[in-house]
Amino acid sequence: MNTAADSALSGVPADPAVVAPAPLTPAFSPLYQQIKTLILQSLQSGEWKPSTAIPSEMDLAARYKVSQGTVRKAIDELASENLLVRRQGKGTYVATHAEQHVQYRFLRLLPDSGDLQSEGPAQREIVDCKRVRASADIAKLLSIRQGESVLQVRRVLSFASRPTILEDLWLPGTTFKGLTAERLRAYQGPMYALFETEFGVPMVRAAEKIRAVLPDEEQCALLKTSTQTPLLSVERIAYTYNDVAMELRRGLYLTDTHFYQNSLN
Amino acid sequence: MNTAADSALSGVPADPAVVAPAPLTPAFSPLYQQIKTLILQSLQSGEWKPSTAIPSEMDLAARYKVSQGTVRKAIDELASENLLVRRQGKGTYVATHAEQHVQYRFLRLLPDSGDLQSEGPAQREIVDCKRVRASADIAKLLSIRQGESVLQVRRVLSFASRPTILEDLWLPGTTFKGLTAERLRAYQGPMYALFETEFGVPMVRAAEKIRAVLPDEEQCALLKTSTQTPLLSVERIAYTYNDVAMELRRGLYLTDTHFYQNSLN
DNA sequence: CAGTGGTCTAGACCACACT
DNA sequence: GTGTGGTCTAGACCACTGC
Repeated sequence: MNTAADSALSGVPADPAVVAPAPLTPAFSPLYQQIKTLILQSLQSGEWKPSTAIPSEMDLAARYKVSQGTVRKAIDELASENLLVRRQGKGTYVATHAEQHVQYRFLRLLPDSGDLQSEGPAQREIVDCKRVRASADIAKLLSIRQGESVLQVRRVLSFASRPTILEDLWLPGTTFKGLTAERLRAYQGPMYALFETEFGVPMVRAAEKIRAVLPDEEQCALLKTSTQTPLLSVERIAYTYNDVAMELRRGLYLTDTHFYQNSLN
Repeated sequence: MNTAADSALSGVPADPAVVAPAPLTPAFSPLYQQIKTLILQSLQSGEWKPSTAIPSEMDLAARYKVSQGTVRKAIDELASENLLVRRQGKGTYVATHAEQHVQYRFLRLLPDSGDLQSEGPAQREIVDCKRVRASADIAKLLSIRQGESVLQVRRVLSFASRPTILEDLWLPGTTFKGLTAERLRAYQGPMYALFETEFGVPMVRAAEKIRAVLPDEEQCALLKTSTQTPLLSVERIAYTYNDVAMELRRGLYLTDTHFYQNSLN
């Protein structure tokens, strides 16, 4: 699978396209990386869906004609990236946002008490949901073309009846065709679980940019706060498999009774 | 190393200390975990110091009487926790805050340009450095007793001559005996590198709580900003080996030209 | 060239879950 | 019991570094 070959000794000149961009990285890729890519393709193609089990390590080893240890290392990496979940004695499962004990996998906001349970489940209110054309900045962040159709959602999350988060979301219109405010309201559970089960788009990774801001009048009204209360501005881009951006989310977090938690290592 | 034993069938009652705290987790610990603990002890004891190489995998395997694979798995975990750094062909090194390409390992603030180099190195100004008695809240966060001596440091970081970060630090007085403003000013390089080389305290992990706040008059003066400019409030607790808290840091970040970056997965 | 970490294999056995 | 992932071993070979 990794023949270097291509000696320039043969009479016929080698293909320029191959010779020209002298491989600074000699394109060596270990077997388990190649297996990892194959597994990723099966995930992406939908052969194995979220919350279902993938074949056993032995089966995969037979399928790919490698040893169990090599499959194991590939799965280890995918598990450490939270794409797969290993369960001893049962099997290896495709990660999911549904049926997950932690309700909001990408939400780092915690109550001051530190106890997530104490405040109970969040109340969610869909304020708005409409189709618009992507502005230049939003198109750029979603890696689509300006003017393409995007779904724009605005919602408010409340904890213990206290409005705490105001979020605006932008989703590629074609992928999320048929998503309406009604469906969002009807669905119980995390929004990312809905994306996954209804639209086949599992969010796998996200990147956030955080700033401190003061809200405008409209934002104040929705969060029932004042223009003098500083808020966390959290811009998130969420990605599916292969680092394809699938959601842009701009949130405002009230941090008088909650805080954003992060761990560094 | 993991005999379960202790049947209650024998005539003599078993040692109460062993029986009493009925092991809910049967205290099974894989070999590589035990090796990991041994390696950690050598790191903690200073047998292997930051930026030096630890013995080769083969040597460690011989020392602990296990196979190379088992040592490898232990090292793999320590490397993934950033306690060790593997360098192919050279050896495995103890992680360090000095000689590191990224200057500030725990600082997540980036310029809007995204290019760290563009703004050049930060200018650092030590505003204050004095010994005080730990207040109740600071003592609690540092896991020491109220009233114990702590070193309190205040400094300002500027990027491109623009004050951007105001930080207050608290350090356990006994561990950091002899640390003065002069030494802080004299030292070139990250503060955590100084802690590591001069006081033998390598910071290994940190946890942050982030909020949005408005600064008071004094803070405004130091950051040359207004009381109407919202700031990120970042409370960080930094830990050495074995999750021992060694520093409390409260920072105020200006986010008009910079943002706090976080990635979720 | 020798020494180090990195990959790959094959086989044995253990811990866990389900039936 | 059977099947799954988890651990451990031993040995071979590859890729990288520096002498």
